[in-house]
Amino acid sequence: MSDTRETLLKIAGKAFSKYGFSKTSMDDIAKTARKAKGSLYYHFESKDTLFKEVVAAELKFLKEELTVIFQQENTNSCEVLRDYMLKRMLILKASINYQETLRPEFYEFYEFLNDVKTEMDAWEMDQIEHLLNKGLASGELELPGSIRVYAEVLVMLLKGLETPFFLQGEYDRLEAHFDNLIAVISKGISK
Amino acid sequence: MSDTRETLLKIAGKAFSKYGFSKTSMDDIAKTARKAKGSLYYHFESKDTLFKEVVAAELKFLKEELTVIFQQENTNSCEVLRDYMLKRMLILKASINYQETLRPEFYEFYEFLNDVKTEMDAWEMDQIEHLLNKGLASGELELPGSIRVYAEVLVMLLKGLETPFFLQGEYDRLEAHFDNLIAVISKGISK
DNA sequence: TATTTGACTAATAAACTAAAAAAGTCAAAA
DNA sequence: TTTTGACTTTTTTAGTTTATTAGTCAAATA
Repeated sequence: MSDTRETLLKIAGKAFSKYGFSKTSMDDIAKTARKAKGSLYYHFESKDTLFKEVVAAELKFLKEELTVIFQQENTNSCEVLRDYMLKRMLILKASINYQETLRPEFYEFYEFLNDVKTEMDAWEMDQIEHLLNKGLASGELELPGSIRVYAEVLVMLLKGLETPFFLQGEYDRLEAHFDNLIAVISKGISK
Repeated sequence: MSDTRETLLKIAGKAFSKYGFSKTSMDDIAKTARKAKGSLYYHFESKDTLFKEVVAAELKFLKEELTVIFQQENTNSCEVLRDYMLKRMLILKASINYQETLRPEFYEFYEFLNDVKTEMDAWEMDQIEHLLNKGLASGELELPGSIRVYAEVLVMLLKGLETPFFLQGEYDRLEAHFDNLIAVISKGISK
């Protein structure tokens, strides 16, 4: 990936997170990057795909950070799960453009984001499924029924908290209690 | 409460749920009720408050149904919690006007709904808090930290699922996993 | 060849206007 | 006490113009 493209992506990300998707014009981005607008279109197909890539980059960063967590060895599954949940919330807290996609107006108008989100969900579920299986194998966990479904449920739970945490600004108030919530879930899946 | 008022409320509720708030005119409602528009204004202050009362009625019904659940005696807390969560989602699935208030345009323009919602939230949290305390007292449950916060988080979680369930039409797909979510939570809070 | 440019067109949004529809009022009537 | 419908006021809608923005492309540059 070219350096310019990388730069444009960063500048676009900053602009979008500052002014929001619709209030950010391609001209704004080009001007900030000291490039002509045509260059933007040389590197990116459209404003939509540019935004999509910005969000994808935020999720890629999230993925990288979470990968580190999931790769912890000699750590029991519940601790990994705890670290995962905390890290996930912490990073999404800073992922302003991802947060904008949580707004209901994005459901209606920008379904082009669905595949990015769907892929992330699938990845998370895979990771969690693997983690749960490890926990089962080591005898640490006990889960009746489909492991996949538990992975799905956990992702569903975290996504369910995204709106109140990020859009309704309850993050700071509830952060302190998040540990307790995680404790409940840990216990819920433990032997 | 007068009979007419009651009738108007019902007719308004049907009209709003069929055409949505903005596409339903007071004339429509009056005509369906075979009354003059002035009568509507005799019974209701404004279109806004009429809609508010319609939503309030849906939430009142929800409250009544949930009260039955919470009043179950000789039933352990986890079962009550399970019944509560399922019933809540089932009733809201049919509460079309409440669902409309989840749309973003309602956040911006009709904050007059906040007190109705806030009151419902507080009521739910009180009920859950009470339920959890009962479970603690009977030795059935075990929860470190603030009980109130658990109640808050549960309500928050359920509210967080409202958008995907109702606005994104994921209800049918996610319904199947809802039981598992409840199972994890139940076990997580049990002794 | 890969990238950049900026004038260009096409599409969208914003700013107005007039007309229509809807909200809300009220004196008289039931 | 409740209802009525003509009435006034406010808000939407539809149509038009203007301005902004998205997106294109032939030519220039490195």
